[in-house]
Amino acid sequence: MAENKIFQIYETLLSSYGAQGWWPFIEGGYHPNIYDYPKNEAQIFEVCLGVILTQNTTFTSVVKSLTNLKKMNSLNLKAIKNMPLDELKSAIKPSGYFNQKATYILEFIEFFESLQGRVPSRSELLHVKGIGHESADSILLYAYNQAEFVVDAYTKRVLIHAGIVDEKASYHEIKKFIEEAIQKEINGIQESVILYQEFHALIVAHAKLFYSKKPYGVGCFLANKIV
DNA sequence: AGCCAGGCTACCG
DNA sequence: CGGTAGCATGGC
Repeated sequence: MAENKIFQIYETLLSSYGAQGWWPFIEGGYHPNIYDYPKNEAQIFEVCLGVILTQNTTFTSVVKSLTNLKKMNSLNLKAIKNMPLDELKSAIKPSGYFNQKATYILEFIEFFESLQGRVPSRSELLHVKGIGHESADSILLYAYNQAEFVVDAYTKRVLIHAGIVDEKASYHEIKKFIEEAIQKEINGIQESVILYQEFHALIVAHAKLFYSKKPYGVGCFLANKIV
C-alpha cells in the first residue's frame, strides 16, 4: 500500500461506498461509472445552478427547487433570466436563503452569458457575487470537468479527525495538500478529474454518516485503515 | 424544540 | 487581517 494517507482514505471510501456518480442531474440523478457529463451548455448551466442552490443546504432541497423550475418549464437560463423575480424566489424557496440566492443566480447568468461557451478561470468565478472557493471549485470540477478539488466543511472535519490537517488550515492549504497527494498516485488530467469528482462525493457520503453531529467521527473507521 | 444542511457576504474589532 | 452574524427553509 502506498504511503499516502490521502490516497488510502480515497481507496477505503471507494471500496466501502462504491462509485457515487456526482453531480446528480434533475433528470437522470446520479450516474455512477458514467463520466461523460455534462454533455452540453444546458447541463453545464444546470450544474452551476445546483451549486449555487446547494450552498449550506441539502441536495434534496435543491432537487425540490429545480423541480419547481422544471414544472414551470423554466429550468434553463433564458427562462430564469426573463422570469419575474418573485417567481424565481418562490421557485427556489425550498433551498433556503432564497433572496440572496435569487440575486446570485441572476448575477451568475450575466457572467455565464459573457463567457460565450468558454471555460471560466477560477479567479473569474470568485469575482462573481455569491461564488466562493467551494462553489468555484464545484463548478469547475462538476460542470466543466476541470481538475480542481472541492474542499467543504465535511472534508475538513474528516481530515482533522484523521490527524492529517490542522484545525486552522485554510481552504487553499487543504485543497493543495489533497491535490498534491493524489497527483503522486495517478497519471493524467482525465484521471484526476474523475478521481476528484468521486473523492469529494465519497467524503460527503461518509461524512453524512459520521461527521454530521457532534462529537464528530464517532464510528468512523478511517483512522484504523490509514497507516 | 433545537440542531444541522454538499456557504457566502458584509461588517466588526 | 481573522472572526462571526445574518441569511431561511426543511428534515430529523
